[in-house]
Amino acid sequence: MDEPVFTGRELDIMSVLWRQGSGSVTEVRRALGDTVAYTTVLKILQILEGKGAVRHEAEGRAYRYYPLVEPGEAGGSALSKILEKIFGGSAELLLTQLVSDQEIPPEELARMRRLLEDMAQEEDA
Amino acid sequence: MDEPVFTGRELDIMSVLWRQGSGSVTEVRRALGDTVAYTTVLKILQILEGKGAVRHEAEGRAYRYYPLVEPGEAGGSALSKILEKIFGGSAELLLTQLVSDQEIPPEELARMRRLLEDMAQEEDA
DNA sequence: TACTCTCTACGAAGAAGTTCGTAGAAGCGT
DNA sequence: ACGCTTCTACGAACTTCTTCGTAGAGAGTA
Repeated sequence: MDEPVFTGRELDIMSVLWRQGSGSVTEVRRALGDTVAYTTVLKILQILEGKGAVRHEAEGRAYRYYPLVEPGEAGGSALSKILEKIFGGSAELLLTQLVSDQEIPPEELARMRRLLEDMAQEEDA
Repeated sequence: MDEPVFTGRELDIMSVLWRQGSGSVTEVRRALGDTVAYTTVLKILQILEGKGAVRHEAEGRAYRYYPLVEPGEAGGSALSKILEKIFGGSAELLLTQLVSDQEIPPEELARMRRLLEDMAQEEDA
């Protein structure tokens, strides 16, 4: 899959698979709070399989679905769209929005800082 | 508008208005590369107006549209959706993806680092 | 006035995404 | 074998988004 692009529901379901590592239809459905019909979840999983975003293995009589696309791949295209369309290409503005909106724990903030430092390190290496 | 959420086309058009500050139908259409019909652009602008995302003023016989929603507002909801659904709530992972995908100029990187430093400063103030 | 141009308004067709009912296969217990 | 339950497959209704054609208002020109 070149540039994975997911619709709303597809993303809901990929999200579950990323969190849980894998899931049967019933498991995915439960993770969504049993708000959608069983067959709806199945259908979307089949669509995702058609897109090459997941695969399945038989488990007893049922199927277990596994993500084939990494969060990073999906995140990359989603982020770059937002970056372009909303923040006019400025990663700085995007980051500003991120840290001002979210309550980020100090530890994580520290790691993020280190990440950027390492980044700059490589630059002038 | 509480949580602005835009469809694909709506976002395209908001993006133009954010970049240009305002736009007539013709201007917006041109910015999109004249790929969609005039009336389509108009229609979406009317939909956006219905949502309270833009307003218009008469300019001669035509209308000039102005964004009412800030990029930050739209960016906030878009980002938090991605953050949750794709990166499992980890701003660190999101940032990792951002900086590894995009080619960020050293200067901007420096400013981003400073941003996080200031952030940490406030923490233990 | 009549013709043309440029604009908005509106409606409806078309496309894409979502939802679920129904059917049928397969296993299990009696 | 029969009925009950659990599963996938499929089709079709429904909703949402997108697209554009057509109509009509208003300004300018001859």
